[in-house]
Amino acid sequence: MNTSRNNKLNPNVVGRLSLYRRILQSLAMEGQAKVFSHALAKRAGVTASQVRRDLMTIGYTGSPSSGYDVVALGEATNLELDAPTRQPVMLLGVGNLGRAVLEYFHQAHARLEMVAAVDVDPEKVGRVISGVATYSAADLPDLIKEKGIDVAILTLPASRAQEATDLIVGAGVHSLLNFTNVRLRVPDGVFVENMDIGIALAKVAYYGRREEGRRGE
Amino acid sequence: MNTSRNNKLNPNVVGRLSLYRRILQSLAMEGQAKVFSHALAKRAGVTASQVRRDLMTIGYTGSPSSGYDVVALGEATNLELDAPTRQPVMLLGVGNLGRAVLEYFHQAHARLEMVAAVDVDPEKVGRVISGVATYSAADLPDLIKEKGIDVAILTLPASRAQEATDLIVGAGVHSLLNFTNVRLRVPDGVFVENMDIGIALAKVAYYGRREEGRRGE
DNA sequence: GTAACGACGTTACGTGATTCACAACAGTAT
DNA sequence: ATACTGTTGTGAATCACGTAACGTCGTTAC
Ligand SMILES: NC(=O)c1ccc[n+]([C@@H]2O[C@H](COP(=O)([O-])OP(=O)(O)OC[C@H]3O[C@@H](n4cnc5c(N)ncnc54)[C@H](O)[C@@H]3O)[C@@H](O)[C@H]2O)c1
Ligand SMILES: NC(=O)c1ccc[n+]([C@@H]2O[C@H](COP(=O)([O-])OP(=O)(O)OC[C@H]3O[C@@H](n4cnc5c(N)ncnc54)[C@H](O)[C@@H]3O)[C@@H](O)[C@H]2O)c1
Repeated sequence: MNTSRNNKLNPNVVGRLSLYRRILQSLAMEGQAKVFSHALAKRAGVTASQVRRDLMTIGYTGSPSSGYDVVALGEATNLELDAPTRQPVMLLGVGNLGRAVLEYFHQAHARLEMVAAVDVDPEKVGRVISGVATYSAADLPDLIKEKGIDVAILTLPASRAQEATDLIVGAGVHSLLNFTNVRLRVPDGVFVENMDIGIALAKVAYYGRREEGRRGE
Repeated sequence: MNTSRNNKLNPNVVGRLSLYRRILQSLAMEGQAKVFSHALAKRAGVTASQVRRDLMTIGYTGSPSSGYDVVALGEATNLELDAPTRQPVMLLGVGNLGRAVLEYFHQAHARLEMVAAVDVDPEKVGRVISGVATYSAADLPDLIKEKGIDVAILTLPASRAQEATDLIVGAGVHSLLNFTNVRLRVPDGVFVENMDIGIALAKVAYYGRREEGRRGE
């Protein structure tokens, strides 16, 4: 709900930088060596001003004649966004969504490393799912301390989300990606990013409505 | 990228109203008849002012003594958010994520009805997955017109997202929930909600970093 | 050689969203 | 009855964020 203790960038900027980085990787693949703020902006769906301003906040500087160096800027964003070391992550709730996310982690771009999945279902505990070992929820605090986990992904039933959060935050986790539809109560200094699919659906439903007095097209 | 033609509420407000509605449903389950803005705000993770302001925009009014009527306010938000009729939705790309979303639609809260899934994989086409018939991508324009689909969910590979978008937008879809990591180019009047899991991961990774000079706790 | 151009970095500005603050008011207690 | 409490509805103030604008400077054209 509130941004964390000592990171200077705000979440919107972090999000856009991550987006720029992804685009820069594509450009590098395409063999582009340089890029102008306008081109980057177009691909990212923002204004050129926004791009320049964001790059200013990380102190990267380009050239008025040739723009930004694709590789160098990519590395600059990596430096800003990525931890100097691997970051262990855990996932709670190996259901439909949890499995999809685990699968997605195979092509992990960031420096995040999925080190543990947790479930209460005895069918799942002990098995290796999508390359990740699954543990019992009872082992949570030990697991977190042992592996030094700071980040967790919540894909468990909404009814269990708050208690699980209390448990893992107590054990040291302080950054959460929350896929459940509850708003978690967390102490100051703990970062929560909500991916609320229900709300996203409400929005597309709302704007998908075709009113009777439809003008245009 | 831009809000649609004739809906008066803006996306943030729609999102919060949807959140309030969900909370009101919980409260109703718990047998609460009335609720104050503070209580609603606490559960939603916003300020009480924000709640009152949002309710003002939909014209619902409570009582200074007893607050808001849980049921009546719930119905007021339904009236504002829901289409008067069922809204047919389609999903493109029945992969890991697509299946999870289809499964999720079984407990569909909103007035959205999943009427078709689309894939290019011949293994999937023609089968019924999570209660939804799967069609070939070749049938897309017919499908959209025939079923009157205005809303689509994109869970197909990023490399195919733009072309698929062009196709379905051309056929009349004008509200998209985009799970891929590309920023779609769409004409004015088409609403796109991005659920970018990669960016969400970048954020939790960033704020999960524990800096060397860690103060507090 | 010099003028014109175009993109960058940065500051200033505008806009929209959120929060503040308070008058009005229903209920309650005395 | 009257004073008090606590909450609503809402105009005003604030805040955050994105956008525009502009000075600077390398490059290019002539
Ligand atoms: N599937 C989707 O597309 C989707 C969409 C929107 C929201 N969500 C939300 O994501 C969450 C998970 O959805 P799902 O479809 O994967 O549900 P699911 O029921 O398939 O999976 C939930 C998993 O969590 C496990 N679990 C239960 N209690 C647990 C605990 N205390 N600790 C650890 N694991 C526990 C269960 O055993 C199960 O494996 C839900 O909150 C749901 O509302 C899912
Ligand atoms: N799985 C996740 O947790 C996750 C996380 C972040 C982003 N994503 C994104 O979501 C998208 C889907 O992810 P996934 O893991 O489900 O991938 P997936 O490969 O499991 O599924 C993709 C599906 O789309 C189908 N498809 C391919 N081309 C198509 C077309 N033109 N029209 C219709 N369907 C087509 C494929 O046959 C396949 O079934 C990807 O863009 C991915 O980057 C997924």
